[in-house]
Amino acid sequence: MTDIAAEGRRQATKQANREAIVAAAREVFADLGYGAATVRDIVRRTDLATGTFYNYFPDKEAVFRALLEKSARDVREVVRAARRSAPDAEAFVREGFRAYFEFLASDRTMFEIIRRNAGTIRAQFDTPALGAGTEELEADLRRAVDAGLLARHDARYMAAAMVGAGFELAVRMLESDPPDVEGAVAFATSLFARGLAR
Amino acid sequence: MTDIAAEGRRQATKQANREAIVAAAREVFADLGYGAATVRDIVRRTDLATGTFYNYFPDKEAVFRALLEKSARDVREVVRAARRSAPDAEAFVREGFRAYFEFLASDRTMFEIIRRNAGTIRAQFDTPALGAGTEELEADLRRAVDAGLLARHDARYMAAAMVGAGFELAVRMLESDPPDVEGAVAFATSLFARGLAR
DNA sequence: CGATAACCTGACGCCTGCGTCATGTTCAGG
DNA sequence: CCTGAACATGACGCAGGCGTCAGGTTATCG
Repeated sequence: MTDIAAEGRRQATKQANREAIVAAAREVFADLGYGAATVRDIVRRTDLATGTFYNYFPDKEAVFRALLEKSARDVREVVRAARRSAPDAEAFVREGFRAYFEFLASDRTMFEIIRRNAGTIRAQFDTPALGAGTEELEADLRRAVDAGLLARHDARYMAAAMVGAGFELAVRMLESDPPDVEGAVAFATSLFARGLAR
Repeated sequence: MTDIAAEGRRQATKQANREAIVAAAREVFADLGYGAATVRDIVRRTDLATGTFYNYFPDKEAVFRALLEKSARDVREVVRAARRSAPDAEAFVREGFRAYFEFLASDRTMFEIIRRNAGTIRAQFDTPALGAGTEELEADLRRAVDAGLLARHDARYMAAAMVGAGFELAVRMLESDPPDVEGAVAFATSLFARGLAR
């Protein structure tokens, strides 16, 4: 066989190794932060040899990128889907936040990576990972304003506030066990719909 | 003279050296991030020798701490002062944000340091620098709730949302030149007072 | 089963950072 | 002007990271 299902064992090992490296990298970036992490730190949490790492990725930046791109795609997708089916402005906010909060609650390590490395990601990885679709949010908000669902605020500021508040709320939310997703969603929705006023 | 004003030249050099080190460290932490920065990177932006660094600080962590503590004190002071003289809830929000935004606009390097290293600061420096008085804000909010000025929301979430949104708004604000302090203040005030609703 | 290519391994050479310390320089005080 | 203490200097030894590559191992295929 020279066909596609062949090379079974080989293929399987390759995938397992790649996954082991990525998994180890996730932990390392979450624990030490991207800047302080080394390829050796990653390899050490694996039972592979140093050289093997370089068969899969050229350097730590590449693993980090792979990690970010995967997760960025996931969040954007899930959040956009939630927003798309919202009938009104309040549902738009509520379901968007719910999807986002649930995503973060379901992958704590990724949450830690973002929390720990948000600054670095912004500074050297234009790949929208944290800002994951801040532009999409902005575009959606602009549309909502044009449709008369929201007041005429600067969409840039609206998106910034939602992203910033959302992440910081997630930090608090995840301090409780189990994570207080509903409480956080309710608060965010109320804040953006009506403010904090009495 | 063995008195205090004596030792003039010595004292002056010491202070100048210390300041040169701190200034270089600010740039380095802003440019490279704390994790990736090295003592050598700092020394290189100085015309001092390696050894001299160690006459002033035991390691990079110590300079970073010094930096953070100084700025943390400054922001907290200025923001609290602004809030303290607020007659009502809206002024509380408005003047607090104004003070915060003006502080960040006046020290771009510090802003970059925070932006770049927020995750690291949280992870290894309990010294409240970024979260600079999130607790103070929380306490102030709780008081406002008890006084009937704000709706009965979780003060923890309110503080988180203000800090998170505030920082992210500052990022956008500083993208315009000159920084759009008034626009950002107006937006933040409106958001927290009345929400985004039409 | 044997040949071959794919892949893993870890030691290697190079480089850079770390914190120290012997030596040289400079200023305060007499 | 001289002395001594305070301080600056940069070379040093050690540690560890980087990416590579010669050699060993293993799955695939004829």
